[in-house]
Amino acid sequence: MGTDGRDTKAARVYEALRAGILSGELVAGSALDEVSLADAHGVSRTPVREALRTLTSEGLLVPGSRRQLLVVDVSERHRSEIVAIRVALEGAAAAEACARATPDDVDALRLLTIKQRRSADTDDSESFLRLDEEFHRALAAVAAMPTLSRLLMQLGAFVRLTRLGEPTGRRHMRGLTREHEHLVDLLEAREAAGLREALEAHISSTAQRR
Amino acid sequence: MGTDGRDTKAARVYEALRAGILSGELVAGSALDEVSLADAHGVSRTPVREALRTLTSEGLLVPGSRRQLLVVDVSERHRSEIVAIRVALEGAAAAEACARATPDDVDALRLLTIKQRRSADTDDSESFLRLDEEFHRALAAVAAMPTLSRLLMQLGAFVRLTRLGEPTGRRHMRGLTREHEHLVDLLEAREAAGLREALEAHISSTAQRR
DNA sequence: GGGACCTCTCTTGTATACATACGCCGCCGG
DNA sequence: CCGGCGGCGTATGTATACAAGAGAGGTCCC
Repeated sequence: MGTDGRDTKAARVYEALRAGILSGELVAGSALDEVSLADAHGVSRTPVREALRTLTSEGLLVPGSRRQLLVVDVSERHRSEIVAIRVALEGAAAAEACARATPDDVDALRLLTIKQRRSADTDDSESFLRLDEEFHRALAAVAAMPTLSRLLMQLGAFVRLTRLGEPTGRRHMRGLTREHEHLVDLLEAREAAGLREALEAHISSTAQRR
Repeated sequence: MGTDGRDTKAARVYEALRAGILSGELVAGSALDEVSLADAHGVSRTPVREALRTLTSEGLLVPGSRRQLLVVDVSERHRSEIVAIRVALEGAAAAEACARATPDDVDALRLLTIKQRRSADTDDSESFLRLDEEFHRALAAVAAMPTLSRLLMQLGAFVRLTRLGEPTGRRHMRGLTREHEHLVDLLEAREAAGLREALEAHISSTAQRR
């Protein structure tokens, strides 16, 4: 999502701000203004403006009163909402994916679980998290529903936010990996109903284990 | 969605372009460039740029090769994808709405069906369509899931696109109204499963009846 | 004659200057 | 003492000028 794939100042500012928000470096609720950001990043207001607009359309910034842009604050209620949306969207994608999965798709997903297992074994929680997100993206991609994937991409930032306090122990990572492996098995067997169910349980439980 | 609620040139250009795309006036697949649009609307490139970025992030414009922005082309496959997403998202919202609906919510929805019936009776297909969209928005709003509503808003443009060739006869409009009334009944009775099912059938069938 | 390179142009990216609108603060009047 | 009103400051909205990159077409060399 965001600013296509082009390497531009607007894209860099966007990435920087996004990373700042997701890491919690930019505290929720604080206001951003164009000039200080432009100054801070050593660019003019124009690319900053663009980055701010993009982040706003993704919901990471929310227009406040007093004509300000505030860093979004995810409440507990918001968290469960994100989970519900993921369940709905990824569930729909999974059902379609069952009908369309090729052996190559299955292999690609298997490869990801293997990498995940390695990350879990080496206790590399950062790369594990990245692989986890990639797995879900890849699974949705199998459905070949570009608009749905686009929505999930947008949601990705929120998912990351909801996972900030999640445990990252080896045990936990291995558990998640096992669940992913199971999901791939179900996909390969084309058990649409079972896959959907397992996926929904997987996503929901992720939100619980904190 | 789009450009907040402010009255600005960027917002006007955005609305104009959006309307053009949704009405089919801007043919799918054609490329837009900033200068001609700026010239056509009598503004500078800056607001045009902003409008284009917003439309792109909503998916109404897609980046093509040769660094162009093309008006989105909704294929048949894309149509069914939109329906599937609506089913997933609105279904999830409906389930939650059942748990949260207040008498006021129900009344507001009833009022909309009444207005719809009038539009159907007077054969005013344009206001009927608007009310239909508003009904679905309102139903989702009952769930009080702002992010989900935001996604549905974004999807709204595509929904409109998929409905371009839909029949608008009095019979058809009355049928849809009846279905809406039934949905409200189920919501009031808090029959979550039934509501979800009926809603999914309603949305799916809408796409069929063309 | 064909292919590669070079240049030219057209478009988008960026900077900056100007306009405007909105909120805030202080003053005045009730 | 409170409430409204007006000026001021600061933010965003807009215009425009400049830069840079990518594609197209022509030309030159092999």
